[in-house]
Amino acid sequence: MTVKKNVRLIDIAQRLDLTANTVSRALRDKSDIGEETKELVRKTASEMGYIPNTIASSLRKGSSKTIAIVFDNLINPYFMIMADKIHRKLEPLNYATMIFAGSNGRLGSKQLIPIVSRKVDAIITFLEPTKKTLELLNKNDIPIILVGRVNQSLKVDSISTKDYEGAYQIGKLFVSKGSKECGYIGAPISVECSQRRMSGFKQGIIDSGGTVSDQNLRYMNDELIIEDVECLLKQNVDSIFCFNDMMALEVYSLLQNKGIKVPEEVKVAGFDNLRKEFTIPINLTTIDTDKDGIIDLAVDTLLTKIKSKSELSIPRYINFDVQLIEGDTT
Amino acid sequence: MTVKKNVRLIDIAQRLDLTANTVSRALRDKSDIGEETKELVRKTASEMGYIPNTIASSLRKGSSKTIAIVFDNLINPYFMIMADKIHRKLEPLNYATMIFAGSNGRLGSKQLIPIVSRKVDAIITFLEPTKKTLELLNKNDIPIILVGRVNQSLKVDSISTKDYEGAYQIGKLFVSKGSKECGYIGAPISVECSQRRMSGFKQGIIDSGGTVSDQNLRYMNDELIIEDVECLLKQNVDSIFCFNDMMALEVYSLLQNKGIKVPEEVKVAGFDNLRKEFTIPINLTTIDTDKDGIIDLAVDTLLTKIKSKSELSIPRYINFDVQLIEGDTT
DNA sequence: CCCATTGACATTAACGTTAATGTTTGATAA
DNA sequence: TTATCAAACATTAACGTTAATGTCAATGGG
Repeated sequence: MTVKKNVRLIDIAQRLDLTANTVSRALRDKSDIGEETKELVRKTASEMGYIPNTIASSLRKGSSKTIAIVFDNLINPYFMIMADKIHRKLEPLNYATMIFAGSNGRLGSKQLIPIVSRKVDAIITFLEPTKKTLELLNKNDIPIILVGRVNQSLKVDSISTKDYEGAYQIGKLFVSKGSKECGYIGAPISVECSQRRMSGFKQGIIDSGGTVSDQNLRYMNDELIIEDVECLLKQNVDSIFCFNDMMALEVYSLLQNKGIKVPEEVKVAGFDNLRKEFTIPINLTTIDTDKDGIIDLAVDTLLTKIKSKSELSIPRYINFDVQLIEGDTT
Repeated sequence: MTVKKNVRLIDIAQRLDLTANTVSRALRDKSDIGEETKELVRKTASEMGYIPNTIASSLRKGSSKTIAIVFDNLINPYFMIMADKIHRKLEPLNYATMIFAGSNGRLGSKQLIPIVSRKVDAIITFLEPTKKTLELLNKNDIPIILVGRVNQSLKVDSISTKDYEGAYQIGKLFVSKGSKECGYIGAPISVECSQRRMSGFKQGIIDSGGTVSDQNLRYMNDELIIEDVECLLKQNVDSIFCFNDMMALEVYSLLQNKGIKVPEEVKVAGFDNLRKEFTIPINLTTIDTDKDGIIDLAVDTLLTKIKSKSELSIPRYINFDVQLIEGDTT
């Protein structure tokens, strides 16, 4: 059994009667190393099974080639899809992806410590950062981008979708399909984009001549969606728009269990169009969001920021266009 | 604006007229530091906003407080659930979680490079490692554990479920519910646990007096599950057991679209009981696997291995008990 | 009263890599 | 010919932390 000792630059250097620095520069294809030397170094490194020590490199360079993703719950197809897209985009660029959890819907400064201490190059978050978090990140020169939760009061680059417009279309659709009384089940009241969807939905209904009473616009609490559904049914609601597809699926499932026919008796719609990336056994009416476009822009923005550090710019808030997808539930 | 400069141990030390080493030891509550000094250091560190540099610490200590998870596709509720459980367990222990992708169902030595070079403390993989991978990990003293894909020919600790027994129960159930001709849609032929499930399923049917012809035991290719379903239907199959719940959901969905009634005309069953952790709008008949138990054991095993490095032991292959969950699809 | 002990801190070096700077050799231009 | 320059490598130090070792004064025992 060979001795378990990692091959280092200096081991290659000694074998070739060079210095560690020369080997390092040769492997990184720097211009002041001779072509034959480079070739020889590459060959020897490969033979000796050299694997670079990213930790040492990170310490010296101050960049870890790592990106942090922060969400509140991994068990959520939306986050999963986004994480997958992020990972796929970063891997070929030799960036590793770390996952972190927020706490009660926020990225607080406390959860930030393990992230900052690991010197990640950037952060993609699906949770609103607190002010303290942003200060800390600014102090540590770590770029961040917020995806899906635009909040103009936060001084942070954000990318999301046209929540209002998408929800507006659902509202119009419900009415055009004959819905007399519409209902909405949203995310907790603190989630701004849920508010926007609610407003758009309401306006869409009104503009189409439909009705929706404010008591039928609900915020989910404690994940007890069944209570919301039953409450809406008591109000004789005949269409339910949900904050996202997963909630819509739950609602659909609950209605099925009650023997209520969808869409004949109650129409259901969601938001996100998970079906594009994910197996969903129901052809839900939903709003397609350009997830690829969002992630592409998010990652590209971060990469740009990583390169040109310290240049704090005015935060940009970008909203991607959405598209109505009519399924079998309306 | 304050100068953007991270606070280091030496900054705290200078402020208190101590050395960096003393500060380091004080913060880590070592015994050779006076109690008042410790208190003072902690207070000062907090005031100055000190955040430890894990990179530097990792380089010195040779351990990065990071675990790598490797799967082939993030967009899969099973992996997602497992990743979530792993993350939840590791976070309180100050371990970070990195995600990596394999390639065509394997963890090859090529995909290993970014993992090894980042000096992760251990690896949890859902993909079979190649021999070369195992050699490389052994050389680099990185413990690994394989979850869900036990393969006795691989010299690697593995944790999985009693595939044969679970599938056996499904076979028995199908026959007892009146199925005359059973079918199976498995994972690609290279996946050993799919083979085990097939065997158990077959035996369960036979032992119950049912029939299953070998042409109705299929391996999925290229994700074209619809072809498998249609092929089985042509053979007048009246029950379909799928490798996992997601495939079962797809099959269910396809049957629905064809107007075939489940379970009256065709019964469907899966494996994993995703419904325990994940919103699924269908109450699928499935096999519950003790995911919590599996992850608990996997992580605990790894943590033990991290502490007692270099002690290569005989690989252990553990299979957790399973439990039949009867849903509405049988 | 002297030596051994110990508590509390300091000093030094090392982890592996890389940026900044230095050195040597040979070729080129004046 | 000689100063100039560039190519190709070497030397040095630094990134921030921590293990190993060293120092020193106060304490206790005989």
